[in-house]
Amino acid sequence: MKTTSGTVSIDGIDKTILRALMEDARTPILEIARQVGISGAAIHQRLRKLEKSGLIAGSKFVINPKVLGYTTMAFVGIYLDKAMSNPEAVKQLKKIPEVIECHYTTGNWSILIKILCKDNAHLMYLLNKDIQTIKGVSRTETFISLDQQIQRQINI
Amino acid sequence: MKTTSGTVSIDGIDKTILRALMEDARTPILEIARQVGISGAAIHQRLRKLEKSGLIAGSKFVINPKVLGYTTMAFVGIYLDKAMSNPEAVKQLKKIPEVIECHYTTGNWSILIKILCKDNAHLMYLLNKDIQTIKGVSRTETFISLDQQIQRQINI
DNA sequence: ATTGAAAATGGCTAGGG
DNA sequence: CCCTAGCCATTTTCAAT
Repeated sequence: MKTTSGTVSIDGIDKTILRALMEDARTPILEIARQVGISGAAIHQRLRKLEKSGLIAGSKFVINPKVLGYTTMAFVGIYLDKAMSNPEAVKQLKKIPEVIECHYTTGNWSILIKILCKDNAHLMYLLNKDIQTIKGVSRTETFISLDQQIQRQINI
Repeated sequence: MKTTSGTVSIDGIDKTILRALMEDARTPILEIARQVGISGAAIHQRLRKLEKSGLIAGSKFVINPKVLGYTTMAFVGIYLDKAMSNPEAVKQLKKIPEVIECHYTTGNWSILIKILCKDNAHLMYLLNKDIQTIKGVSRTETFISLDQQIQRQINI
């Protein structure tokens, strides 16, 4: 059965390929081939098609930050002065490596960021010295993630 | 220069290896080897060491949800009744595939989730039919991400 | 789209410094 | 911790269907 979503249509074989590689980017093509019962060359062609379609954005090694001592994750809602442009604030936030996500959001804040730091002292330092000193930032609200209980990608 | 953070110490070569693979999990070992000027076997040994240390949590293909028609991302803060246990709520949230992150947070809410949906109608459906119907969920606050401006991993 | 097989490239291990 | 060398596995291409 083919499913058309957005602009790309993928069938069951494509889904099997994607699921395997979303789990482990280094799954051998030949292993997937055996699993779905077609040749490695066919899997390879399908992968090229999926890459060209833009569905596959890339592949990444996932690093465990805790092993490097980064044990504290937090979300920070940022209020911006009307005078402060969002792009200018984002430009400053990009300079802070601990900021791993930044969203332009509806609701109370102008910006919602996710930050990864070593401990609460580190978090406090980032808030006081790096974030609240950005021109246009009037106030912040911090939510510490005590535990991340779900982490996954879109369901294929 | 060696840097000790947490429990693992990695040097400049390790960093180069990690940076390459965090960018593209399928970067050939031999290419990295050429880049840093040591043999492929040495890179291979270092990779084994890094994997054993737990620093490398895995590798993943990254899917572009927009290509599948998933264009709306939102954060939802969830208030739980005192009677409702967090683990029970998380168990229910895991059943909703659109929920791609779930955090147990300090602050106003008990839980903060990130959800990925096709459009606002889909978002509304999830909120009304799937999330607010979970036993113990008293109220939610939704923040739509109009634009994700930063997405990266920890800086090595 | 899929195949099988060839050709190219890369991964892995052993032995040694 | 690094190297070379050899072997094995995987990726990639291609003509043919």
